[in-house]
Amino acid sequence: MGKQETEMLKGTLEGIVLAILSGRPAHGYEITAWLRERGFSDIAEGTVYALLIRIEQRGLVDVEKVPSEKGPPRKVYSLNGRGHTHLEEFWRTWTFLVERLEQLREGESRP
Amino acid sequence: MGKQETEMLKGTLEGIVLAILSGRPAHGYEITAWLRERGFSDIAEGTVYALLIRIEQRGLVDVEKVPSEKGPPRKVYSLNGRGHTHLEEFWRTWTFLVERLEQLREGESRP
DNA sequence: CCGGGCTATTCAGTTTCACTAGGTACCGGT
DNA sequence: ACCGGTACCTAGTGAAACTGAATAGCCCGG
Repeated sequence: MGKQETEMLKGTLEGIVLAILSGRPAHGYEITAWLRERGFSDIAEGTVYALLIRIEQRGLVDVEKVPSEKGPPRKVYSLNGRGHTHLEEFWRTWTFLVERLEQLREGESRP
Repeated sequence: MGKQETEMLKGTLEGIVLAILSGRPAHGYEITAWLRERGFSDIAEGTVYALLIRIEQRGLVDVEKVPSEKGPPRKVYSLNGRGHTHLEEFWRTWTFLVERLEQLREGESRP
């Protein structure tokens, strides 16, 4: 992945994962696979797990350990109330950024 | 500023500054003021100067020292060829991100 | 005439986040 | 018995932005 994209993901990846979890609960491996399918082709697995631990510690998600039929037990994450609030805040910030950038892209360079 | 915005700016702020400079040359203080006017209300001055030094070292901008009528001499930055290429690359990466996020925002909660 | 206020730049130290590059563990099929 | 797929975790690295200063030139008011 380009270094540029890597840097641009900072702060955004968290929002992306929260958005995924707002749709339905999911476990780490599943989220990683989902991201890969949608074009975030080489986000490292370690990155996703680290992020999940972070948002768990901040109390944005609830966790349930579910035995898996293949492999070790899954940690299934689901967005809780605080998480939803945080996600809304994320979208507001994101929208703000997109609007500013859109303005810049179009008309700028006023004297 | 929200911590969220701070993190989201990583990688983006550089593109923003390059986009500003693609319109016209500018010096650090001017860029900071411009950002503040446009709603990036409390980006630290130090951040902008550090960024300018970074893109100068990467050879994305040319620098000219211009005596100021008030205060110390200004370092006026202008985008060069490499800078323009880098900016185009930035817009491509940005567009990719925006499209992915837009999909996420709409198509929530697919089974 | 000198101190405060504006212009303008620089720097040291900290934090956050994603990446690299592994390792652990459990299961089924060959 | 081993390999490949599922599933999770960790230690160390690097990039970028922040905090909170310091430095420095110029002009104006008291």
